Amino acid sequence: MSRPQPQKRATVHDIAAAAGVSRGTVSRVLNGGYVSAEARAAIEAAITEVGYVPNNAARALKMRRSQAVAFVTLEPHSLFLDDPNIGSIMLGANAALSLADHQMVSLVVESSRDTERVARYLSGGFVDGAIVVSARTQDPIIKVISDLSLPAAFVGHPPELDRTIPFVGIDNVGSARAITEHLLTGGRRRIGMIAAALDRDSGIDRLAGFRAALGPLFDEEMVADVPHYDYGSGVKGMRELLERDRSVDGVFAASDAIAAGALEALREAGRSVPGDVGVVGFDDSTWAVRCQPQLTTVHQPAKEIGSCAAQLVLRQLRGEHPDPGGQLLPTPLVLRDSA
Amino acid sequence: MSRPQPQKRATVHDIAAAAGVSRGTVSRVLNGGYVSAEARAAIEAAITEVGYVPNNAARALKMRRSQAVAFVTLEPHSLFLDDPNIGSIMLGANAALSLADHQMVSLVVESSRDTERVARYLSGGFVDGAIVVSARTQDPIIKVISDLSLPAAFVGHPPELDRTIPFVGIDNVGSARAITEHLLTGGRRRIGMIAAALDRDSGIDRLAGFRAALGPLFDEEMVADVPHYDYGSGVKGMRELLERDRSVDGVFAASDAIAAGALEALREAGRSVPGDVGVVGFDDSTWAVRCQPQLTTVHQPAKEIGSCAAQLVLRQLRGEHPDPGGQLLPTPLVLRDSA
DNA sequence: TACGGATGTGTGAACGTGCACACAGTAGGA
DNA sequence: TCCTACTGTGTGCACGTTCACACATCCGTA
Repeated sequence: MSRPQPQKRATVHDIAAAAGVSRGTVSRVLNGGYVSAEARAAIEAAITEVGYVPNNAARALKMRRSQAVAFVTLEPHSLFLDDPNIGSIMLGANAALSLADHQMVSLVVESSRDTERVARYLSGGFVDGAIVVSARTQDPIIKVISDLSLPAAFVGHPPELDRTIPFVGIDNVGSARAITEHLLTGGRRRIGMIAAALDRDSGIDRLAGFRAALGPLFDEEMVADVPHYDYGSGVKGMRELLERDRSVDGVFAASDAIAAGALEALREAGRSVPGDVGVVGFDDSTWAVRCQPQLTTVHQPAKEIGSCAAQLVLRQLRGEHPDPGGQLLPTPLVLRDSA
Repeated sequence: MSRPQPQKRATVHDIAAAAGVSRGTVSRVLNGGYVSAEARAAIEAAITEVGYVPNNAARALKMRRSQAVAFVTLEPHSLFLDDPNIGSIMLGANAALSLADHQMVSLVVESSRDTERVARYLSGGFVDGAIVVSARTQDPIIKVISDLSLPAAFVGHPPELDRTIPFVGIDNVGSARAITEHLLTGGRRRIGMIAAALDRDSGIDRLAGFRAALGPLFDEEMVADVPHYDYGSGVKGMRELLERDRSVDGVFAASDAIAAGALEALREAGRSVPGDVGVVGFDDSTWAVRCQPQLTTVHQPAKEIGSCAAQLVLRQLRGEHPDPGGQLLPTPLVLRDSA
């Protein structure tokens, strides 16, 4: 079976022939240079006439530049379907890249088959750089990027193995600490946490911040450990906390979805919020405002995270070396009704 | 300021030199052909030694094939942040393309600036085809794809202007009719609808199905028209229905999120579900199972939609001409507790 | 011996682009 | 008059790959 030939498209040669000039002159019209007014007019007419569109593949080959940056999502299953922020991060990155006239291409790595193919894609000259979003810190693709020394930026914690790649994220420890302190200043004394995803840095750090805020008041018993950042986990986690200590008067949920689940469990148990129990969440996602009462939570600047990561890549493409330390964006507390 | 040269990477020439053979032989090892065992061994050793990665841009230029397919999301703002299915559709498409060893690259069109850049990208040889997901049926990018005669497939309704491009979707009219009939067989007689997004085909069709199911029972007054498929719209829409007729005993919500909002409004009004009022949704998203009671709804086979769209593109890449009529995937009713 | 097929290898051209270079004409100043 | 600077144009090459073709060797058979 012979593959169908994609239809022949006009090239600079065709334009040159149509306008009665040479390829070089056409190139100068497209890319700037000395061209006479007549030649320019003839060429521009020819371009629209033959419907010319430049061939990116050829340009990328010659220029070693594709004007494209990959947005690589590792473990999309958990990220795309659970994480309320991933969409906003993408849009933020796209907006920033768009302003710099770069194309964002989003790649998804789900299987080992994907890993290999994406690695090939990244190394093949189709993209000039990469933004990597990963749920966990270790992934084979990260080594590939590191080996290729492809200009890159991480969203979230960078992998231990390559500290030379810059990253952008939020201060999970500090934010968790701040929101827990809000519960304390509200007079809560028996405070529990529904901690999720303790196999990820975000989960670990939020727990660490909680512990730091409570200091001597911290009680291991008052931490319910659930696997995911989702609603169901919140219901289960809150029931567990109530079972362990019915005098609980404050709860820090590791995400808004969890907080929403906690509200449901508290309603079941006949507790009022914020009267009997103060509840705070994390993310400032759409969950926060659709709950009854609306959630006091930590705002994640998702759009800014995306655009910041894009800037980190663009800066490297301009030849600058960003300090590898990474960048933590501010996470303002959003005070609503739940605590 | 001079642009930094991306570091020089090994090419087939380097491998040939290292292995003491010619470029042609290297190419044959990579792409198949008669090669002696010694030559093959030497070349494979050389490949790993110099860390060769093939240059996709050069390959795409020569082969006129990039082995990549674009996943274009028009109006990502509403889709990414509102639509619970878009992530699953993407993953479904990615899985199908992955099996055919094609790379899915997701592009996002948000501004007019994006439109132009993505059009260039699509026409530049970086992708062999495109899957287009659009909230609305009209968009400038569609004309571009049509003009380029790029192998493509639409998710949802195809634009009127080009019926030659195949599409995949669900039968919104039939599904809405079926779920409304479920309310009728449950004995409900005063049935309202919270209709959303009446500027899109999906919204229009769901309303049409509702009307068809009710027949003479249909009452214009019992349709609350809300702008979006979201929770807040559901709350508002349900309040409106209750105000118009307190005897309402059944509600078809145009999405699960809306249904969730409706449940909240009914709780406010002291109505029990499904006792006083039966509520059904649409999508079978995560909303459906996190509601109290869990929603009876229409299952959208999002993953299958994605993989089906991918197949439509892949088939064209193989030179087949899929019937342009389009494909509607089955949408089973999921019976839970809300009606 | 001569021939044809199967197996193995090297060479040249082409994909479409951008850039370095060569070249030509004009104008102005030493 | 010659040299330089500026504007404008054409040609050749390179980017890294694949493929068609030419050539070379070996074996079995007419």
